Amino acid sequence: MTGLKVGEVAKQAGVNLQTVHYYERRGLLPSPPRTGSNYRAYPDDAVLRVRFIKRAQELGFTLREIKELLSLKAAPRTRCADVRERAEAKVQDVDARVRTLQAMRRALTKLIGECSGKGPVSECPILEALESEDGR
Amino acid sequence: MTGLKVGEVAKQAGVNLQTVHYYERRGLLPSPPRTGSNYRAYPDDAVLRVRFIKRAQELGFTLREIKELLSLKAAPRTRCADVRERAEAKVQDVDARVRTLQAMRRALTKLIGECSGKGPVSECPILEALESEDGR
DNA sequence: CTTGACCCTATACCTAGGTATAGGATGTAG
DNA sequence: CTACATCCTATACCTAGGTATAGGGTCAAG
Repeated sequence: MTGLKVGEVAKQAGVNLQTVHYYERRGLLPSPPRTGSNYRAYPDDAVLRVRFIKRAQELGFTLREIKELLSLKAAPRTRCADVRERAEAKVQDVDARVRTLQAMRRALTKLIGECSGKGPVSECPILEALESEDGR
Repeated sequence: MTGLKVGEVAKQAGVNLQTVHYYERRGLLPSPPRTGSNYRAYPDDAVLRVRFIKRAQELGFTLREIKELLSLKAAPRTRCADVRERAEAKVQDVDARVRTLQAMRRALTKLIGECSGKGPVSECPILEALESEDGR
């Protein structure tokens, strides 16, 4: 029985051991064959698969979305454009999150600009705005 | 026994009833006095307090941070500058999150640019990059 | 005096992505 | 043969911010 043990996969992919099991439970990593003593015997490319997952996460994909990407990858009928579509949707997604954060930033800096920093908190324009201002 | 009932506070503040209780458990809302039948009797400004929490959340503050803001608000020794400091820290925080998202965006658009959209998924440069590329 | 709308507490559940622990089996080095 | 490292499963726990449910008590209208 050759194949990597779970600890080896985890170490080589740079993740926690339980994370490997977790990905298996979530269906992102196929259940590998077992040795006679019920140890998981992973093929070498399991390490690549875990790294794929981690890199896709760095690009903002959720595990659910990564699972879909992996399905696309495995399906012979998938066109490259199908994958590109997911990436484009994720860009839109990221843009929306950036816009939300920038709206927060604008509101914060506006409040900061109204605050001289002098005086007691009872006259703080930031807190006053939070108390009374219209949220939108 | 005058005072608002929890449902009235929730409705006027535009939140779920359980959320009001949750804020009380989390220490963001002081426990109000009770009526003879053990109903919470909130002062009118409880509504303002819940709205304060919701607005601060819209600015990116966590409940933990909002609790601190409320403590600052209540402490007579607090200077307005103390509050401004929190707001400035939050701007830094938001900026860091934006930078993370923009790095994702750059990486995504780079991959999209490498993909012609033609051909089968087996030759997809996006998936290839996720499989083999160095995460940073 | 019953019905429905509220209130109470305690507990469980949800998303998202893990991490930790308990209790047991197996494999390996000395 | 004994340690010790690893493996197995199952379950609980974590952050963050809630939401839902169960099993009661209370209050006002008709």
